[in-house]
Order: sequence, then C-alpha cells, then structure tokens
Amino acid sequence: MRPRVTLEQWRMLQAVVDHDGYAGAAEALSKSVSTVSYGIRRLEAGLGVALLEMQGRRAVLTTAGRELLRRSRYLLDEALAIERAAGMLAKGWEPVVRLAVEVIFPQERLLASLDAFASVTGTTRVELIESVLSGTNEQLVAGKADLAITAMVPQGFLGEPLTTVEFIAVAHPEHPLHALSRPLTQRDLRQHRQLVVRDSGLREPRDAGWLGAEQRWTVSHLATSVEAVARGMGFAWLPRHRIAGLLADGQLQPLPLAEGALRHVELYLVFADREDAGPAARALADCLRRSCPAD
Amino acid sequence: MRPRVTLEQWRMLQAVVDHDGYAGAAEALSKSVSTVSYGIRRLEAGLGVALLEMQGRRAVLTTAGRELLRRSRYLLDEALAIERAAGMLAKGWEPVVRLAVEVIFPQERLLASLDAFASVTGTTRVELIESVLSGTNEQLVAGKADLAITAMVPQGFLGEPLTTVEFIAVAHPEHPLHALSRPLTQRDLRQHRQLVVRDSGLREPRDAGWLGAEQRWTVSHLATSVEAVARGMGFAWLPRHRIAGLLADGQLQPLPLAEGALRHVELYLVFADREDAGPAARALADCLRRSCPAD
DNA sequence: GAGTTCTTTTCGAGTAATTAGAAATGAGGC
DNA sequence: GCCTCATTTCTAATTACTCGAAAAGAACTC
Repeated sequence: MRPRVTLEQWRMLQAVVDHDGYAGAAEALSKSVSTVSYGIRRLEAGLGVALLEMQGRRAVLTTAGRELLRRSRYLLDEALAIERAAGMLAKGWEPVVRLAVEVIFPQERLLASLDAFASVTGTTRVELIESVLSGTNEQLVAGKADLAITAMVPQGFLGEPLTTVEFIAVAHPEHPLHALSRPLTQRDLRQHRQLVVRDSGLREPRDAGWLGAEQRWTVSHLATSVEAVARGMGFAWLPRHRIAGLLADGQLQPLPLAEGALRHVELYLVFADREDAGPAARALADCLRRSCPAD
Repeated sequence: MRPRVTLEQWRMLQAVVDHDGYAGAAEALSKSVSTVSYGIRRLEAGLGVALLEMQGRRAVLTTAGRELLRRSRYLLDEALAIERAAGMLAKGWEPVVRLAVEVIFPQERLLASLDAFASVTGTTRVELIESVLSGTNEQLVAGKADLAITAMVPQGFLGEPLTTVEFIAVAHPEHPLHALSRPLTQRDLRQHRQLVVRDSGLREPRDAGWLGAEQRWTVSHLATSVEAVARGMGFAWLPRHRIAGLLADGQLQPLPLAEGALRHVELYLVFADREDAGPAARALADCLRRSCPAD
C-alpha cells in the first residue's frame, strides 16, 4: 500500500494548529501562506476528510482533525527519531552493543549503568547476555559479545578490574548447621546440601561451588539458588549484595565457618576487541566504570 | 525539525530488500529501475549513511541499513494506519465512543463486547465510564456518554432490555447471621452491618441498599464491597456473576432469608441520541447485544 | 579470457508536484 | 459600509521526480 499523504503535509497541519493559523504556520515553516494552504488542501483530499474548518477568521480542528493530528505528531516524531538514529550510525555508533554479564554483578549497578547509557545515546540498543563463569567468556571468545563483565579474564584478552563481589556462606536460621552452634569445619559442610550455580558455558563447564559436598545441587540461576537457600533447602556462598535484605530481616544467617566464610571475587571489564570497539561500546564501558567507584 | 527523507524513499528501501534487488522493487512499486536507484541514493544522502551495498550483483543491507529498515517498516505501518483511521472517520465513524456502564454489568461480557468491537474497527477508541446507579444516567443526560448500560432508563430516553443481573444476599460463613440457623427476617438483618455501594451520581445520589440496616457502610466500588463481605465485615446483596467463585469455594454463603434473598435487576442499553448515533456507537451496541444472548 | 547475460548506475529529457506572489474572497471590527 | 486581517484561488516558475537509453559491473558460459 502506498501512503497518500506525505510527512511534510502532516507537518503543515501541525504548524497551522501550533501557530494558530496559516500565516503563523507559513512563518514557522519558512514557506508562503499559499503553500501551506495548498498543502492542507492536498492533505484533506488525500485523506478524504476535512481536518480544519474556518470559524470566522480562525482555523479550528474538526473532530477528525484532532484525532488524526494527535497520531500524526507521533508519526513525525518517529520519523525524526529514525533520522537521528541514522545520524548516530553515520558517526560510527553501533546500532547494538552486546554485553555479557556475570550474574553475580550487582543488578543495581548494571541497571544504573544501562540507564546512564540510554541517556547518552537514545538510539543504540543493548543486548544483555546474563551468564555464569566460563559462559561469560565463551560469549566473548565466540564474538557474541562486544563487552563482558567476567570473573576470569580469558587468555589473550585484557581485563580491567571493575569491582569486587563479596560472597558469604549462609543458610536458613533453622538449618541444622546453625543448630551446631560452633565454628564449622569443612567436614561439617560435607554432611549437608550445598547449592551451586551451573556454569552456563558449553565447552568446559565447571560449577560455581568449590568444595565437594556430599549432596550438591546445581541450579541454573542465581535467583533460584537464593530462593532455595532462603527456604532452607541447603547452604551456599551467595553475593552479599544479593542477599542484604534477607540477611537484614533474618531469613538468612551467615554460617560460622572456621575459615573461608567470606570469599571475594574480582570482576573484570573486558572488550572483545578494544581497538575495534565502536563509540557505543566505549560509552557503555564508561557507564559501567562510573557505576563502580574506586573499590 | 524537518524530516530529510520521505516515506516514499523508505518504501523504496523496503521494496529493494523485500523483492531482492532494484529490478524487483521497481516491478513491485510500478516504477522504473532508475527511479528506485535515484530514490535510494537520495535516501542515503539524506541520512548520510550507506544502507545498501552491492555484493557482486546482489544488493545487501549494511548494518545501519538493517537497523533503519526495521524502524522504517514500523514508521510506514503507522503512516498507513493513520490513513486507514482517516478513512474510517471519512465514513462517519467517530474517533471515540463513550460508554457508561453500571458496575453490576458482568465484566466478562463487557470485555468480550469490547474485544469484538475492537476487531470490527481497529481505529475507534472506547472511553469506558464505570458508574453506579444515577451516576450512569447523569453521564448520559449530561452528554458525557454516547451509550449507557443502566438499571434505570432516565426520562425521555429509550432503553432496550439487555440482560438481568441476579443479586443474592450473602455473608461470610462465620457471620453471626449464619449462626442463627433459621430463616432470617428483616428484623434480623437490621441488627447487622450491611455493605452498600455508593451512588456515583452527583445530583440526586441514593444508595444501592434498600432496607435500613442499623449500621450501613457505604463503599465506592463493587469490588470493595465484595472484598469486605468476603472478610466477614458484613452482609450484602451482590451480583451472582461477581461472586460465583467465592460461593463455589465457600468463602461466601447465601443468607437464608425468609423472603427476598434473590433480587433481579434489569439492565438496559440506552443511546444518548439514537438518531444521531454514529456507526461506531451502533456497532458497539451490536456487540453488547450479542454478548447478552436472549435472556 | 572474450562474449553473454543480468543487474545497477548514470545521463538527459520530460513530467508532475511544490512553491511563491498577486489578486480575489470572506469575516470581523469600527 | 468600509477597513483590516486572514485565507483561498490563480498563475507562473521552480524544483523534484520519473523514465528510457546508454554505460558500467559482475557473474557465468564456452
């Protein structure tokens, strides 16, 4: 189907309404009054419906006019937005940046960064790949991500430290481990179910738990792990930032380990190709860095 | 800001991609090949970015091209949708139909009707005014509604019966009235709290309860009333269709009234102005009638 | 590797649409 | 009733678009 009216004609209608009258519209559009008049006439002819009506010496919208004007404003906005996006692309901005994020990276910071990024570039989209351990790196190595936040910088890549995530060994307050009421040893832990998050890598997956618990349950998402531990299904090392709330209201309680109750994981920001990275990828990297103030 | 490219140029880009090549596009658009070539050239010049690139004798989208094509399709769809809407308006279809509905009208039927209406006319919007008793009529009389579903047809209007809503006197199973375990009299009821819905009319409001209970609570929404009764806060006559679920799982229990446990309210469909009603209002009326099969 | 075929691009001329100014029309204000 | 302000109509000119023919590129054939 072929559009019967042009963007320019819609624009004239808008101008007439906004600068009440053909004279004002002509002024605003840098066109002659007769041009505007002709344009509106074409528009109405194309649509087969009257949009403006002279009431005395004032041009007023008809009911149909009001309705169609409303939609046409949106249309024109969209047309201009596309052209702005084209301008970005012309300047070398990628249309999309693919970011692989280790799930233990604090969501709050991630969202804040994406928000900041969105305000820098209204047009570049972000494709977020949430992954675990080697899965994050595989995305990077396979060229499926332009940027990654990972705990292990893969061979041949250059990572810059971004932030440190603190893991605490926790369990539900009613959990048998807490009933022991004494510093816990590795032997104690082995007796109980540990929840670990499945490595999302396909090539050489390894689980995110490091000691061999007798019964070890593997789940796919960090959220599932948190949920399960909160329900008393086992213990786990979980990122402090993810369980701050649950610790505060007592749904989770730190395990009194003799040693190793706390673990620290350093997260790195890695470019797939630092030289070839487009401005959008660089801008996103900046936003991420800013969300992690010197720590 | 003035758009630098036209809808027609976007359409040419789409045609080239869809009918792979300039030749196919020209065929599809009923234009010459050189016209299409010229159009794409203008488009790229206007945007300042290359969209198509010749790979051998095949035209392929650049990254920017793919992205902008995607958005331009949406743009063109919107442009055509507005013109379709204009076509509707040209045929006299109102841009919006305002429907005042008595809250006791079954929501399921209402939504089914609106759904059916939406498929008849993609463009006419519905403005729904949910009101109670005289409130519904006031909307109609004041010209704030084109169509109304009301229990009381106001003077000077013509109503057609639409459906009957059955009200049952109910209370929570634990309610003292149920503890009496005998047919209840009006006197029994007066001892207890009745929940009634506030008339939404401004002029001559009267409440939707008919007998004077000692303590009568008035709420604004039917939903609040249902909720309150289900929590044992009192008794009320409620539309059977609204509480079918609560009756079934025993959260509400019909009161064993000596008389008047059931009440029937007839709902009427009323036009604000049957002669002047536009096709959209008539179509919506049809949808409503069809949702209430002979009853 | 020269010719053939298929396709896009360039060119030049013709055509349709848009534009602006002048004149005409219409609607208040005095 | 006449003056003023605003829109519409008319006409001429400019601009943008369109087309066919010819040129240029790229793959395919022999």
